[in-house]
Amino acid sequence: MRSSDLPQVRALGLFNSMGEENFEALMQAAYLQTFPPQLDLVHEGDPADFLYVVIEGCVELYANANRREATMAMVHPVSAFILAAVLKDAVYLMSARTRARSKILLIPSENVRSIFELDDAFARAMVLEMAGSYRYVIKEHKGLKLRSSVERLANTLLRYDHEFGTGTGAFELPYDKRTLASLLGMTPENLSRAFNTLKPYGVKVNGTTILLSDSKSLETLAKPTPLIDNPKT
Amino acid sequence: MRSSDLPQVRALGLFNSMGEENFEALMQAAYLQTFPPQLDLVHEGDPADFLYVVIEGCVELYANANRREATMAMVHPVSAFILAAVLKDAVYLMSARTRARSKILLIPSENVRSIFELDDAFARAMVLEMAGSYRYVIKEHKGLKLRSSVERLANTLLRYDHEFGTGTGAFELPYDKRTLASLLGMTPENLSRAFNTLKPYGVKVNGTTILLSDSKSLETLAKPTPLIDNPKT
DNA sequence: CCGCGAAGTTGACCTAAGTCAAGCTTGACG
DNA sequence: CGTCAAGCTTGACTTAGGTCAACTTCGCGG
Repeated sequence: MRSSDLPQVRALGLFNSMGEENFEALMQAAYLQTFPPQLDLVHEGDPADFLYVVIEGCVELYANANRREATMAMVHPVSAFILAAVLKDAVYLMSARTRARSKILLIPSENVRSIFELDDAFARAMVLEMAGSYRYVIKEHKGLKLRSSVERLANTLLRYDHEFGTGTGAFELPYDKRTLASLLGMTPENLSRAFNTLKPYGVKVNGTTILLSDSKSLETLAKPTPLIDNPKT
Repeated sequence: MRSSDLPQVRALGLFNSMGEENFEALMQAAYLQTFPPQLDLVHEGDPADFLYVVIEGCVELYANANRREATMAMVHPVSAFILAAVLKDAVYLMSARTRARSKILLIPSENVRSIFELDDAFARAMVLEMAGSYRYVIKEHKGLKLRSSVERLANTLLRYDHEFGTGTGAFELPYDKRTLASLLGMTPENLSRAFNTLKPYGVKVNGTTILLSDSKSLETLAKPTPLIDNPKT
């Protein structure tokens, strides 16, 4: 792999505490590849052959059943995905596809597992990474069970304003609306209507540009709580 | 704690590989208590002071928001819960209450974290435990996003037949119906109706006793998949 | 500058599931 | 034994959200 990408990977929580020689061994075994958009990387049910790290671009995790499809999460640089399947030497529970031209690091599962056995710091970093992922899904699950689709949208907009914008109320949606709809567990049509219901709360939509002109009132509707909406805790 | 309970705890995946002296240190710091049913053990938002291990009885994990409540999971002996919060030294994302008279082991978070730093085998066991919990929630989330309530019930019945029964089609529901309803993400009324829609598929309900007289036809409706329904993988 | 196709929107309609209220069943207790 | 309360079921109704089809918008290639 290109040496200019190494520091970014090394800086990841997962890799920044492990021994230098083990890190190098992992990287030796790894492949760095650039993929076009909309390319399927893994399919749910397949054995977990690689651990993936998104270096550039964007990856969608999704799942199918009953001829339906649901977006489960979007993965942004720089972070790893499907760690659990690799560790348990199990099949992937989710499929993954690129959503933009993406530079991706593939580390063979066997190497990940053998370094995991070898390097104690790496093993501990894994625990914290897994704990973070676990809490992320718990929060998603709570949102889906406890909130209406309008509430989910309202809270997501408030969060995106800080995550992808400047916190001032003006930002760009990071995904197209059908993806956002699936991520929020609703149809594109219903997302459209949900945006309309939020108009009286100061939500202005122009294509992919969002303007929250009255965050206060949007918050009274959304009732955000760190126990669902705070991505850090 | 009583020495007769020690072997069960030691036998847990989380604890069976760690060093003897570290295990003893953990147990020294721990409290073993018996709680009556319906007692709140932890409340979401509280700092994670203890790691809990259910030795006997049953514990419900649940969450509140918007004046709604949702059952997130049921914890049976012998297993630990809310590991992630303890490791990250964060607040609990879920509340927990006993659902039966329960014997529970409480290990102070600080002790868990210090032994985690000290004992490499314990750290590795944590990773696998976290990976298992992560995959459990992912499966729950997929079920909720991709299936109707009748399908969720049908698949749950098929699973319970193996998990709590003998796989022959006759078994007892492990929880009362309102709890089951909340776990499945529906109202008690709707659960009642869902049982009725399953009648033509050979599902007989008598109080808490279930009889699946035509598993084949129930399966054609449920369309179970290991990627959602297999608790092991 | 035109035309095409994909994404998004809107409206009409339908269906799954929630709500509310009334009954039923069961089991604990006097 | 009777009765009281909790859990469950049923029915009537409402509502959130899905579905289907038509229409609009917008970006892009010819």
